[in-house]
Amino acid sequence: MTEPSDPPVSTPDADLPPPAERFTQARTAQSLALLEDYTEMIDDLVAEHGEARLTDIARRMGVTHPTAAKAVSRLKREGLAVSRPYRGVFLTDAGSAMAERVRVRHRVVVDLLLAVGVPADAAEIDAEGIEHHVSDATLAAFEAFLRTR
Amino acid sequence: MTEPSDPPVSTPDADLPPPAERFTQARTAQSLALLEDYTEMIDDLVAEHGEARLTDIARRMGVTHPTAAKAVSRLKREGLAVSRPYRGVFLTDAGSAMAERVRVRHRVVVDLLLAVGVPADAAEIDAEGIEHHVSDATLAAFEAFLRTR
DNA sequence: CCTGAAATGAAGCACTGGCTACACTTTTGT
DNA sequence: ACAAAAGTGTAGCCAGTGCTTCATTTCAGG
Repeated sequence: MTEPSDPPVSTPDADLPPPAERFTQARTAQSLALLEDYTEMIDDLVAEHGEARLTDIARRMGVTHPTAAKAVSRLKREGLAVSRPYRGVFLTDAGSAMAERVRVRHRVVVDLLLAVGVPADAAEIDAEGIEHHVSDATLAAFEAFLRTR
Repeated sequence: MTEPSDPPVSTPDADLPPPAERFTQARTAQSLALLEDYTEMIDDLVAEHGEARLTDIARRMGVTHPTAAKAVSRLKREGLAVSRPYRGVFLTDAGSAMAERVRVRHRVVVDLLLAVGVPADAAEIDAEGIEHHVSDATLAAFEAFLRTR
């Protein structure tokens, strides 16, 4: 190859504080997002049809049924759901609690977006991605803001 | 491979267009998040030190250097960055443009969070995860809100 | 100049979350 | 009642993103 035409003028700079924590935290939040989405989805389906069937879950999540099955396996492993072979999926108490929290948070996020003037369709779509990164402190602030206006 | 004998071009989700689309969209956004973070990080480092060195990138992102190297590979594959062996990493025009967009969006998101009363530390942390899911429409609404308050 | 430390590269492992393909069970319709 | 359709389970593949370990290159100090 050619010559390093651009000699490193890098300032040695030893003490770079790692803002890394933020990224790490965002990554961790992401790993929870899937579980949250599935619990909410299952909760919805049970409310609508009395049970959550794998194909329904898959269709609503926009994935194939084996993918949904894998996710359900993980939910069961984490103690959030139960199911028997060839039977529907149901949430445990822990799963229901998570679903409820997710539902509340989702609504607050959507309302907040609407309150600051985001169009309804964009609010719905964006909220789906945003909600998983909203901490308790931020959620509380959102609720306070919505109350005082 | 499969054969043309089964061309089910028939819209798979004929009558039930479930909310799947927003999940799909959220997943897509997520796949871009890492690229966006790295381009912004590299842009920062180049601005500060004249070049972005792999170890610096890794430290700031909170990952090990091989992980950062893989990410840089992907950036290069996507035409966002360039680098030569044992040399620093630099952004292409496309990469710089992405970094700039990301930077602006990040600041707007943080400002919006602060404006609705989110504590500064939570705003910084949550923005890191949220920003990747803020669409253009939502970003525009945020800017408008910040202007008119 | 020359050697050793630091930086980079390369290879291999693990886990997640997609997918297809195929096997099996349950449900359904005649 | 039984065959077809639908639903579910299982296996295996791929890509992404993290890790450790080890080889190689660069750079800096003696």
